[in-house]
Amino acid sequence: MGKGQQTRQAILGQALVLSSECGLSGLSIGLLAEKSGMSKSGLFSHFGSKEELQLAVIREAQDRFAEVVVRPALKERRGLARLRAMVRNGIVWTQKINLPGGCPLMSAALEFDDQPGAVRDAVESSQRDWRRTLVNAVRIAMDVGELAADTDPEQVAFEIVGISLATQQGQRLLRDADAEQRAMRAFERLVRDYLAVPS
Amino acid sequence: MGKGQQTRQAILGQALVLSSECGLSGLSIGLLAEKSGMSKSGLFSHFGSKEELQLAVIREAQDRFAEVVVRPALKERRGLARLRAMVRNGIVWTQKINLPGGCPLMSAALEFDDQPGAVRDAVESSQRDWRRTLVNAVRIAMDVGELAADTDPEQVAFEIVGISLATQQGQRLLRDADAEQRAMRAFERLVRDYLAVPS
DNA sequence: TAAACTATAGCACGATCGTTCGTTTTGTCA
DNA sequence: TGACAAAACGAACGATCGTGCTATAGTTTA
Repeated sequence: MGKGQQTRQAILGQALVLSSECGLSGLSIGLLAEKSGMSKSGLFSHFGSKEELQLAVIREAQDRFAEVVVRPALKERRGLARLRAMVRNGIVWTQKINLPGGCPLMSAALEFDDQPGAVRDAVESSQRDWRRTLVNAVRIAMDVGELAADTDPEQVAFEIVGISLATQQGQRLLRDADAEQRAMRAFERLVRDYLAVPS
Repeated sequence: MGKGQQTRQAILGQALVLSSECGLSGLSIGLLAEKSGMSKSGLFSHFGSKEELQLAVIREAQDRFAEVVVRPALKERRGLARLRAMVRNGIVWTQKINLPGGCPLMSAALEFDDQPGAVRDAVESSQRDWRRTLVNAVRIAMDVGELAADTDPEQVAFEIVGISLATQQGQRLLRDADAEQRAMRAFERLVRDYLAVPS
């Protein structure tokens, strides 16, 4: 990795931290340059525009999400165990990689849903990816006979996303120490409803 | 209502629209003045600071929420019917009062969870109010014997908040026409789990 | 080591931000 | 109608925003 790529990665690390606290639109180039210990223009030349920077931040967040949430879960047994690992990883992943302000993609989803453009498109597709991943995991759990055959995978994914959002709000806004526990309880109740009846 | 209060209300109406689209921190005084058809300084003198404006917007949103979501639900029969009305009203209320960008309090909850200050405090307390209202409604449903006696009201409120958040994301970011339907299905599944067993 | 290239810094730009101040218009009431 | 208060305006402030341009320092390659 050349010098350019190296500092670019360092910048993106800082950018993730900052955007987790201030949001993707609150992320300013001046402040990011200061935190990164370089000049505004020096930093700017790595991206060419603020929009390009935001897109890079989204890609970086997606990459780390895949690395920290999805990949470890794939090591779990196919079925409910894997789905459960995804949910749990999805709830704690920002703590694990030290993002002090929670998941930037979650905030961005609310920030940009009314701002047409490339950033919105990227945020949308990242959310679709995540829901699709969840749907696949649910389908596998159906295939292995752990979830009922008439389970609606999209519905399950929808509710899991809801649990994650409520958890983030509980943890960060309400400082509720029980939020994570509530989340897992909600998840267990959810899958219990769709458990396959043993024949 | 004097002239001052009158224009102040008009400004707050516009501010609600704008902040539903751009967020509470993206709400700028210059743009708001333009949309309201008055000068920046004229508008500014109604509030004295941007923070004061943001607080006023939050109060206004809370008032309308109570008026459009909570109050109509109180006309429903005590119990599940009332709780269901709250959930449904909470999902459609921004359409009903023509907020094109969804619920400003929901976005603000994600925006300000890491920004200490009066605004954060107000957002937090508005969320606590809403959860408390839900908890009360659940307790009533327990009292009238429609929900089981060992129901955890806070858990139910937590999950309802999750459903609402997932619905907003589905509707606005993913443009999913089925989001509202999914929400009600999730809610019905939720209460079915806690149904009191008829003795 | 010299040349070629890349990365960073410095400076300035126009725009917009929140905010202040003094003035002018508007509304209210004796 | 005239006096007084309330409301709105216009201009300007310093700060910061994103974005260019040009020069210099640093790194890589011949």
